[in-house]
Amino acid sequence: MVQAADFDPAVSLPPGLDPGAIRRAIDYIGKELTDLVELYFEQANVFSAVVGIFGTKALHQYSQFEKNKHPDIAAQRFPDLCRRGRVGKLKPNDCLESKGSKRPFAIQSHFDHAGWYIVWRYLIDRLEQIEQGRPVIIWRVDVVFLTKEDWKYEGSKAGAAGGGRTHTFGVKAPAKKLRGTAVYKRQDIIVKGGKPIPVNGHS
DNA sequence: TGCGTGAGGCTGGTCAGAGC
DNA sequence: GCTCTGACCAGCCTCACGCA
Repeated sequence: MVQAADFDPAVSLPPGLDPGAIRRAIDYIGKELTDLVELYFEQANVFSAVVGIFGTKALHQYSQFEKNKHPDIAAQRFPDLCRRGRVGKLKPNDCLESKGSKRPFAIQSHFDHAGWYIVWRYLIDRLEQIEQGRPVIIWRVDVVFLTKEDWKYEGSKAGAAGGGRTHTFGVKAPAKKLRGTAVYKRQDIIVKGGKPIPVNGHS
């Protein structure tokens, strides 16, 4: 259940996005992902992308932001959403990127574009101990405006000889940067051991 | 203990060039 | 012209280690 007391009215939001829209979006994401939670256990790494996608859908529905009109850009590049009615070249202030993450602080991306970012921090409560009928809990929502300078490049050593992931960008000192940006934070969830857990429970 | 950083892992989509 | 293939782009994750 999304509680009004869990919202922080002091957090700056982009014009066209209000706490009411975020509240409805959290509810929408929680409901829609209930049927998809099995996906998390099949392939956890794609589930965060799904959370971000449903965040985009919800904000398209409930806020003054709309999905990017270019399907390929909306699906893969920046931004997911732009302010309704904007045409031509988008300014950073008109861009909103929706991201889902299990991690309490980090934001990772493959680009370093300036704009608004909304991060849906979620946890999986398979036994539904936190909330009956809700295996996916959005426990915090960060809304932050990031500039190019906020990102740092994290290179890749992937190559013919083997190796890992493609290069990424990460937000510098994310915990510091995200201080005061949590427009929604459940009081019954705390971060312990680098993971979100119920106040009176254990993960 | 909390947090930052880096490395290695997964997935799917688009696009351009090569070959038929 | 069509199909196949590889490079590249884009979305994340976990884990280990170091530092405060």
